[in-house]
Amino acid sequence: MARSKSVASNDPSTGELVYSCAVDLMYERGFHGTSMRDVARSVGVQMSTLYHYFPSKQDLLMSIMTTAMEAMTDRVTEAIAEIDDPREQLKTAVHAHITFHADQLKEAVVADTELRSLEGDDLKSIIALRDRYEGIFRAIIDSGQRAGEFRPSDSKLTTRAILGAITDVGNWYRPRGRLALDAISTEYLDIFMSGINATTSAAAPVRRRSTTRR
Amino acid sequence: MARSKSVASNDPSTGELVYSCAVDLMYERGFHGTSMRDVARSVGVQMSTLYHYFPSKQDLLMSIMTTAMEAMTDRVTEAIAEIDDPREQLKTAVHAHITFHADQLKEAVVADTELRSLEGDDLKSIIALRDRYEGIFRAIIDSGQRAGEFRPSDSKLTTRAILGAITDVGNWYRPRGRLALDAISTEYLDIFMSGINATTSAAAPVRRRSTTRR
DNA sequence: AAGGTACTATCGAACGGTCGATTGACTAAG
DNA sequence: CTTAGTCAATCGACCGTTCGATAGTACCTT
Repeated sequence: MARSKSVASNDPSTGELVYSCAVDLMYERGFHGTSMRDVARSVGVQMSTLYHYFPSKQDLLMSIMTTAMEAMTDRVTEAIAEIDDPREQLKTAVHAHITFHADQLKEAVVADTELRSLEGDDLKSIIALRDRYEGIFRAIIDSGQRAGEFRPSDSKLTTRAILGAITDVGNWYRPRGRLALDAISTEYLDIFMSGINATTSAAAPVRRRSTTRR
Repeated sequence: MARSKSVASNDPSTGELVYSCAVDLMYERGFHGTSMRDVARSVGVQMSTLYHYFPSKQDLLMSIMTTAMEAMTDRVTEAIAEIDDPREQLKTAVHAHITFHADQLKEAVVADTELRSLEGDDLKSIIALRDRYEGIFRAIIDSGQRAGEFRPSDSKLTTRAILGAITDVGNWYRPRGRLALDAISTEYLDIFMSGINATTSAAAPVRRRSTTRR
């Protein structure tokens, strides 16, 4: 009999299973609605095994939120790294945010919604990660306004409006849904860039739609 | 001594106190993070008194969410009742939604975030209220597109983008904050209507900012 | 090669505490 | 004499966490 430890296979370790089962449950029922017994049952181990990998339930949540926030930050940072034009940066960042919320849906939603379940230094730590993340978007808006590509506005408020809308995608997006991911981010970006107003006449402001439609 | 039942005063009844204390606590810690003992302690009564007014914790949450959803629906419905132009309707509806989230912040946030704490028929009932509410906004978008005032788009997605952004206001708005309520809804509406793009030349598309400052 | 030692991963049982909910009795008003 | 409102005490279930035991494995010493 071969060793049960995976040689070339991708069998997740028990620790990874604990993590992913916790993500599943907390996505569905929230942190306080999920008990350690639920997680243990879901993984198929005894409760005490969980504490071999995570010192406490709080720490399990911290691990999930930190991982998700850092992965999200990395994804967006790398996506815009080689881009100079603020309009293209915003387009790319919005797309990266939405696709992250699509293919890491549960982690992302837990990270977005469980801030209030944290206390003390853990809370401060995640707030710092969130502020850093929002800062990426705000910097894009600011540089776009300085360059004259975006109209002047309260950049903090504008950032929140955009982030509020695209984060909400995690509340309704389902993998097998009606809309393709690209269609979603394109539509959102059209709204942010040009609004929903019909052009008053032939004098169209920058309309991106015709070039992105299939 | 006059009757202790308020004659001309506004003393809230115990039942109303239970309701509002529960709203406060669930806003801060969420439904599963709030115990009936917490609520009782906050009101200043024994736990059994709560059950004189609400048959169960679930029912207490249902009462809060139903009341909030219906109040929000009424507020928006009445606000746009006398308006025909879709652009003005959307402007008014967005303003009503945001002001509701400002002055009924806690109820609104509980109603927005505790769907997953409901089960069975209660869940279905609140989902129906939510769908009806979204339907109001979607109808505005649809009629605006038919009238040619809004550009064609996936109206369901457009509705979600707008509602996602303005509902998020409940996540950061604080009564004594930096921004006045009108400034917030005006800025949001500018983004939805015209986007953040700078106008390519002097030919400004519909900018509402300067004219809406009555 | 044999035996010893330490470490990792898991189990089953238990701890004290809190949970949502109920009971029965007491009080004051109508 | 009934009814609405409140209390103190209690129910069984579940909570997060800990403990001690038991395998299996890896490495070290002889």
